[in-house]
Amino acid sequence: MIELHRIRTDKKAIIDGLHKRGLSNAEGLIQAIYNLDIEKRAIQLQLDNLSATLNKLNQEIADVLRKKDPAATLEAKKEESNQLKKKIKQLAEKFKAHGSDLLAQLYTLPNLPHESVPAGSHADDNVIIYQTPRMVVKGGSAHWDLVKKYDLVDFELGNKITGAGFPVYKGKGAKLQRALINFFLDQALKAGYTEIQPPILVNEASAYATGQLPDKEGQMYQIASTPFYLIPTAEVSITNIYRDAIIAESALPVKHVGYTPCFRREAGSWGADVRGLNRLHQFDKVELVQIAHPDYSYAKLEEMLTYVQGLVEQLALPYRVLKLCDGDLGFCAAMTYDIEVYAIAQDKWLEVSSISNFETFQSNRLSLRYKDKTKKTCLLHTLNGSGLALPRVLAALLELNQTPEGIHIPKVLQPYTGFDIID
RNA sequence: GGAGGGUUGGCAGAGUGGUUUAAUGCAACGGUCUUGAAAACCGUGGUACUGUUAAAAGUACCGAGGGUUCGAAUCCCUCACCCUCCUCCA
Repeated sequence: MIELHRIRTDKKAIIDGLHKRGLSNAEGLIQAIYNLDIEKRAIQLQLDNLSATLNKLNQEIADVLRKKDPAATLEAKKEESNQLKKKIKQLAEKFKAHGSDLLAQLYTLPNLPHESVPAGSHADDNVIIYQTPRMVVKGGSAHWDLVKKYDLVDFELGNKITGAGFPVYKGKGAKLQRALINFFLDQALKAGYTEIQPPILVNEASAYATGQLPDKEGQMYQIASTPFYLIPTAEVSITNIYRDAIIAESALPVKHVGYTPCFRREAGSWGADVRGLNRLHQFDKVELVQIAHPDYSYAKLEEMLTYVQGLVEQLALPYRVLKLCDGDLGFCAAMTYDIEVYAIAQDKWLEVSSISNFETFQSNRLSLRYKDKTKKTCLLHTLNGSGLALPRVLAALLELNQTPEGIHIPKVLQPYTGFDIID
């Protein structure tokens, strides 16, 4: 959520930032919030003054009673208090309405892009900042054929048990995926991340705090019996550990890694992109979360990017790094790098990681702060990145490493799989 | 699922209708003393909002939301969470 004081003090910069993201009506939206804020403060001033008067009046009543004065003035004061209370109640309702209105409007605004984010309105405008030098030549069977041939993933079974997009991993397919999870977790531990196993259902407050609500309500699965949501990413649960928290500066940066299943309705997705493991309703992901001091959060973003590149390189997958343009940024992000691996048989780039700095966008909703040297409480920066999303890595690995004899397992995974070939 | 007890500042813990602007203790921070430290003593106290050049000052917050009352941490209702016992269970 954009900080209100920035709208008060630097309206133009906010409007410009939103324009970059393609919000053509930014000016109207911001002006409405600006006006609402002024009105709200005027109401608060009145309200506070009336409350102060009421408090004094009640004290006077107490004094009258204590002195056991003839209570001639008592009823009059009570009546006055009642009148005042009526006024306060009306005003308080107006104040509350303004507050929730203001919040609702602020909630709908996406984050502002960092100044270094490339201009653009479509995914085509994203900038490729790195690509594996020696490009493999496309060819071979697509992974959806390979998993059938070697009985690694069964989509039909998933259809039967749940529905489309909920595959069943079997035998060496299941073992390979588990090997990847453990490999990713171990690598993260080595890089100084602390492992978390969070709940995969979250309440409404959590979903608001990290920005899934109200923006992506339709993309999450809801529980019918309870107002809970299945997490679309571990980021939601892990970041919410720090909701309503003040962290000591000495404890920064906070670095967490967590493995969870992720659930996405993917409403509106269709076509060839959803084939096989490319896009699922349930998938596994190892997620990295960092909470960093504002002064060096961008250094942490680069650190995370380098770290995730290291993972893909150890798996010997061809990949590229994109810096997302203004128009393709996620709702909460100020800057995002995507890492895409090349699926050789499909001849497609598959996004396996998205690494973002949210700056204060989430911490403002979370109320996640630290105390600076002058003891002032300030918002922290939150970051996250996938490290990595499992099914697409699996798909790319299978397609890349297929041979007539079988599918070879990358060296770094063999200690985890216990086998070096799927045949 | 059933019954009972609870939720107060960083922590512990008093407080059952009006000097509670929440006692007291611990921890913390600042100071005095000291060569330095400890101890002792003195002082400061959270969060958010409004307000101001800066202050001052004001308002709200005792799990959340509502209600009763001139006045609620305190009484009533709803909900969440925690503890104990019973039941069930990986």
